[in-house]
Parts: sequence; structure tokens; C-alpha cells
Amino acid sequence: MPTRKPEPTPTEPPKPVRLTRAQRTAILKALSDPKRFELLETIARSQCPLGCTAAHEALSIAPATLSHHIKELQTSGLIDVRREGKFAFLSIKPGVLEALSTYLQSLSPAGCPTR
Amino acid sequence: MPTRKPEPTPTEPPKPVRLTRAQRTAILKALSDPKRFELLETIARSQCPLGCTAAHEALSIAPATLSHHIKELQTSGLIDVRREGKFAFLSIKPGVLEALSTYLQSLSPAGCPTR
DNA sequence: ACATCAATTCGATAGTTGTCGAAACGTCGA
DNA sequence: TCGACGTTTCGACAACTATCGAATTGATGT
Repeated sequence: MPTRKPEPTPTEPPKPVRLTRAQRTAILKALSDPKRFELLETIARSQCPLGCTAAHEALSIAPATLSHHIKELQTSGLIDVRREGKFAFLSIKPGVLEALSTYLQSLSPAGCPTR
Repeated sequence: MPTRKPEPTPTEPPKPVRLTRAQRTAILKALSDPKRFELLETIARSQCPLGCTAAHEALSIAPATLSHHIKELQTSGLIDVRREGKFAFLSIKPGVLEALSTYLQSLSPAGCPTR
């Protein structure tokens, strides 16, 4: 196969991201820490690639702690970390939160309203 | 104001359950434990009021541990516990998972596809 | 009243983890 | 090459928590 792109994907079909049980629990554990969740919110609210220094200022924690939380979010598959020379940029990995969200919603009670 | 019900609500409009930040973190912490999440799944999949003994058989944990997890899910606002004589019945509190799910989805990146 | 059973509470233990200072690493500019 | 800076790793500590056995509470049936 030479330089032949298999798909041009002009409008980019949003593939639906399937989560395993292990991934689900990993993600939930990653989200369970308040500081970490706040970090994720900060990344989400900013324009996607958030500088690491900006994050350090937004939350008030030591650099070591921030690095730890970043790694935790990364290994759980929630964010992408792009390194550009000295800096690191954080962005939310698309589809993961949606997948979790969908699964959580599927657990909702069909009937049984407080009965 | 005498005995005047403000609303008869014949078809039961599903009120949308607003979550505070504290509630969100409490819920996420409650969901972060695998056994606890499995318990919630078990409650969800069963017909809503799940017997406590059935839960103890589904997961394989000591009664004391199960009781602890039940209390944890209850105080976080995820489930209701109805006591009937000797027994306890667990049911998912309606609206809470939906509210969390909606909030998580609102954090998804608008643009910035891996860029 | 008593025994039985479901569920909870208590106390203890082992494992996990959030936090940070100090040191190390890698990059950039002078 | 050197120093400054952003980030990570290391080591340690404190707090939290999942787990369980034993004891307790509360309800039910005999």
C-alpha cells in the first residue's frame, strides 16, 4: 500500500467509542477526585488545548500534584497530552465522556417511580 | 392556604433534578468503587426494588461490606432504601443519573478534533 | 419468652492515594 | 556552555477507605 489514504472523511463521522468495564471504572475513579474533576472542567471550558501553567494557576496545587493528576486523567483515557518543546497542552479526548454518559443513562429506572 | 394541592400532576412531569457541585463530586466518589458500581448496575438491571439479600448474593462480599456500600450510595443520593420489616429494598433514585449524565456530556469538546 | 434471621454497627487492619518538597530532566535563550 | 524555566520523578507522610469478624439491633415465627 503506497501513499493511499483509505478515507478522505470529509465531514468526519463521529465514531461512537466503546468502553470496556475496566475502562469505565478507571474513568470513574479518575473523575472521583474533586481537584481532578475541576481540572477536567477547566480543560473543557477553555479553548481545547490548555497550557499546563494555566492549569496550575486555575487550581491551586503544587506542580508535582498537578503532574500526578494529569497522568491520572491521561491513563484513564479522558484527555490527550500534546508536548510542544517545554510546554504541555491538555485536551479532552473526544467521545469518551459521551460514551460514559450514555452508559450511565442506560442504568436509569424504566418504571418504578418511588414505588 | 387550606388543603389545596397546587398541582394534580396527572401524567407526572419528570422534573429535571439539579445537582450542586458538592453533589456531583459525592456521586462520582460513590461510583468510583468497582463493587459499588456493580451494585448499582445490579439494582438497575433488576426490577427496581432489589432485596438486600439478593444483592449480597450477586456481589460476593460480607454483609458488613454490603451495608457500608449501600449507605454510601444512599448518602450520595443515588439510591433510595425502603425498609419493610426485616428486609431492605434498594431502588435507583430517578433523575440523578440523568442529571449527572447530562452534565458530563456538557463538558465534551465542541471543536478541536485532536488538533 | 425464646430462637432465628436480616441488617447494621463497631473495631481493627491493610491497602490506596492525594499532597508536597527536593531533586532531576529537557528545552530554550543568552 | 551556562542558567532559567516548565515539567516530571522520587520519597515520604498523612488521610482515607474497602474489607471483614464479632457483637448488636430489630423483627418474625414458634
